[in-house]
Amino acid sequence: MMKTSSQDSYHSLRHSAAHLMAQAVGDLYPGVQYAIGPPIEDGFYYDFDLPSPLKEDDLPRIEARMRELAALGAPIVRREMTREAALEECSRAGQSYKVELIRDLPEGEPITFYDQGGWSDLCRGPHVATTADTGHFRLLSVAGAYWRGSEANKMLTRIYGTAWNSEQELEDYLKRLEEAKARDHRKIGKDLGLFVFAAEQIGQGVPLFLPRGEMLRHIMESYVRDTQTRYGYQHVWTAHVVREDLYRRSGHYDNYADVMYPPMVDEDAGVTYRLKPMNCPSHMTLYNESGLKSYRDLPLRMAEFATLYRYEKSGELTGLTRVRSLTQDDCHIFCTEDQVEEEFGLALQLIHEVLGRYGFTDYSVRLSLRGDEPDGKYVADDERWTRATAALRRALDANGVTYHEATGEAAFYGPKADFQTRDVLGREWTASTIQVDFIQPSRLGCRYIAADGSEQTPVVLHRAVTGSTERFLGLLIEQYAGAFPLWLAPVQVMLLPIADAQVEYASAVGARLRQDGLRVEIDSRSERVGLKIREAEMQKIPYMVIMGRRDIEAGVVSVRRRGEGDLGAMSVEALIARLQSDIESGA
RNA sequence: GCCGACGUGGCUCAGUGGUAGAGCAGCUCACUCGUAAUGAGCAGGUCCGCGGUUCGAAUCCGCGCGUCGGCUCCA
Repeated sequence: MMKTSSQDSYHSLRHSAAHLMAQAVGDLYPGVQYAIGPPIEDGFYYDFDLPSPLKEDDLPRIEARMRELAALGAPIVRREMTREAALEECSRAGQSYKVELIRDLPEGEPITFYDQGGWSDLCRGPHVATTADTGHFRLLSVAGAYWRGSEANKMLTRIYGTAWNSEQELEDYLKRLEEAKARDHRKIGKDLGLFVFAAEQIGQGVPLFLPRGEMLRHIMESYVRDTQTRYGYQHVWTAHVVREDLYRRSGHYDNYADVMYPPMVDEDAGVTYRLKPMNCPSHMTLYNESGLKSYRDLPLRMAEFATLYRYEKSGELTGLTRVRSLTQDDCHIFCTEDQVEEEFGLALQLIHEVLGRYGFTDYSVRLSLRGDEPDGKYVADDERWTRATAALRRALDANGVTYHEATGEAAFYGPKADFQTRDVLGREWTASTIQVDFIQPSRLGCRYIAADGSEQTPVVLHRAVTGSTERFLGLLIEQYAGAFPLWLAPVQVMLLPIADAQVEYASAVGARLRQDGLRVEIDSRSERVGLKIREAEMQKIPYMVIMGRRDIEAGVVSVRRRGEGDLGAMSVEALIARLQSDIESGA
């Protein structure tokens, strides 16, 4: 969830709605401890430490109490206090989370409370004038949330709600949520027969792709592959199992072990293997084992469409956007330190080209930096981290990229520039990424001979264009609501003979279209054409080609475009020209 | 993994203690049809699994598995 900015016109409204909810919860659950309750995009939440568990069934009761409190119209009054008095007040009330918050407020910052009808809360504000001004709200869900977002802390009870200026706005929002569900790639994937999950037979988070889903993967991967080849990339292939010792040397074992599938032990040979969670060590091994490199070999761009296996925690899995088997369009660019900027620029250009082709414009760039998390999350090597971070910043600035920074989001081996986009439910995901790594190449002994004859360690840029085929496909399905442009559509044309007598003619037309590489199917069932059209429309097939007795006599076909309707009759050659023009333009 | 919700035929869902239902899909038959559902008939379910309460459980309780919404984590 994204926080709203304070300029947001709904900020006070939603913040006050959160307070109103907290007051209601306090009335209904004596002994509750309050944590935090901010406004968020489209709504608000509040975290509570409750003496007894709360269920979703309790929400109507809380909402009813909120309405009673709102009806009282108590004024919401700001009250400034000294640190000591504030601590005293919260301690006396047994509000230990508030005490902790006050202790952490910077010296000199005013400490304010907001009072409403005998209830009060530590808060920076601002708020609406009275509890009657909290708008039109609805409580939505109960969730667990760790105090201060840390797994090490106690899990609190979070209640999410939404609040708007009018009943109409509220209804529109709830309707938007419903519509988003209809675009959900998990639903569309099922309806269009793209992929299935068989958690109990295959495993959680491991999708299986049906012919139409596989065709989409194939088209996506071919497209990126061809583009990469044009950009001077070379493609390699490395296997799915790797000796565990390689991951000890690369740093994965110490910094990434909890995301790796458990080890596979070959007792006889005394060797332990792991499923590959990342390609970097394999690619660096390939770099090392394919002959001593000269500075003249750099930059060396080693790309692979590789399926990786990551044992993500069960609760983190969602559809195709977060899976345990993912196919990265990965590349490792081995280069010298002063090639970083230019290589970064080239990767950026490639990413822009590809995202543009997919009509993907709604993304932001996040500079993901190391945080001050305790040991285990990042390889400890301050000097190399500093150099990598400086190099990445320079590259971003030199290429004129607008970005925002986020600490604690780096990879364990280096900082990243992540291209963030959102799914239909507003969740943020990383698609493209460019990462700067000064650490792994050194740990795995990668080297090249420089112009002066000295031995040097290359820098490695890790980058992915679409990120992973699975996640990107999930995002694409939602972006297009399953109605893919012609070049991507797994079935481009559905041929619809009106009666059995036209099946043969349809087969001939199909053969002609396939000659030009078009993906065609024939619906030769003895059904009415209305039914066939309906089903092809629901399957989001871009073109339907209808053939009846009159078409055969005239030597033409009748063409219908998905979502547009009848385009009239034309020759097969004219149809092909039209299809090719659509494919060309990306329509 | 944690908090909450949910789990009924291929799909969408109804059924809250008394012998399992609907629509769609499937199968059979008839119709050979001109731009978003032709009609009739038939068949199909260990009600997620295991245990418990009860004369009796899809329904109540416990445990497990899975899905969904969050948290944490992430391509």
